[in-house]
Amino acid sequence: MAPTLQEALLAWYTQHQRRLPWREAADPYRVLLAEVLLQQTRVAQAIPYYQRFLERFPTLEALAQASLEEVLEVWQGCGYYARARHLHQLARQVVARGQPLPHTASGLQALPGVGPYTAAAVASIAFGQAIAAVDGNVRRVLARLQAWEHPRPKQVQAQAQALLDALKGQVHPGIWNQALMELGATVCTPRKPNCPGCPLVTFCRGQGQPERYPAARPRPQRSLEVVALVLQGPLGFHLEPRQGRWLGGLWGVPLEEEPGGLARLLARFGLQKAELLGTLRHDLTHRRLWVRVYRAWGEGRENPAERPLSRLDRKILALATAPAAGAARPPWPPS
DNA sequence: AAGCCGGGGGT
DNA sequence: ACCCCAGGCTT
Repeated sequence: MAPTLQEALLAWYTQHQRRLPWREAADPYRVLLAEVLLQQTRVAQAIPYYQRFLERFPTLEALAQASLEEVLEVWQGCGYYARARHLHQLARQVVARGQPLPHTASGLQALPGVGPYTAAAVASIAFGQAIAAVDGNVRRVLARLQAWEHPRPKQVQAQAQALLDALKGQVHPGIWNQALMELGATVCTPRKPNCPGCPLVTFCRGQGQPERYPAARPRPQRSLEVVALVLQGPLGFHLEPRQGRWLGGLWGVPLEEEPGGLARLLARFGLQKAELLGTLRHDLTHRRLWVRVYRAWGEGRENPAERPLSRLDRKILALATAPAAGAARPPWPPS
């Protein structure tokens, strides 16, 4: 008898699943950490952060006792720092309550930083709840299976849940969810998917032109000019904690938008002039930053190695630390 | 529903 | 240069 779609995928997953650190243990805290780290982040990038994070904060209790700055110290460079802030809040909430992590998706989703995907992933993988976890991979796999150019979120969620329900408890829901995601990550990739190597090829209505499903969404990218001031003294640099959503909680050098950015920075610190160290480009989500980096001598007592900094600030400080590093005249202007 | 949030790697 | 990644929060 021909295998069902579910049988075909599970057989494939048994053979081809990657060995990933968070698949070694069933500790709910570790599953949660992995899922948060994997939000908008590739597996390969998340792995070293996962290891370092667990070394430093082995349990939810250890995380709750840490300061936010300690948490960001480990998270720096990984991006989307709200994830770290929320995970820290989550740990403090749950520990303060004196309860273990909620065992259901709805309970989990009430926690900070846990949305529909993460809640379903943790509930299914760590607690065995039969709920479909729909991420970008699953969305793409199902869009191709059904030849949906514009899959609607409810449509995808319902389809994913139907596939899981058809298993009728014969398979651990977490295994099924991971199998679907694994297929999307390694075979049913966004571009140049490996259709001949796909266990679901006989079930797929989109294999003829897989890259048509789902249709890509146009993404505008805005260009922004800013000025950074590296204020350097004999004892160190002037760094300040950033507020708000943008790199919030991390430290950085004073930054101002053009036009008039340099004048505002000079006025703020009572300076007459500053030396142009160079320019650099930095890309954020949907934004391209063109940064003019100036240096002036004055008060500064911070050691950048002891503060959590974003990549942007590390690049800026590198211009002051490594003179003539070749980045003195990078591409400009914003075109 | 749309806008916002980092950084990186594959193509 | 472009795409998008085991998304979630705010408006």
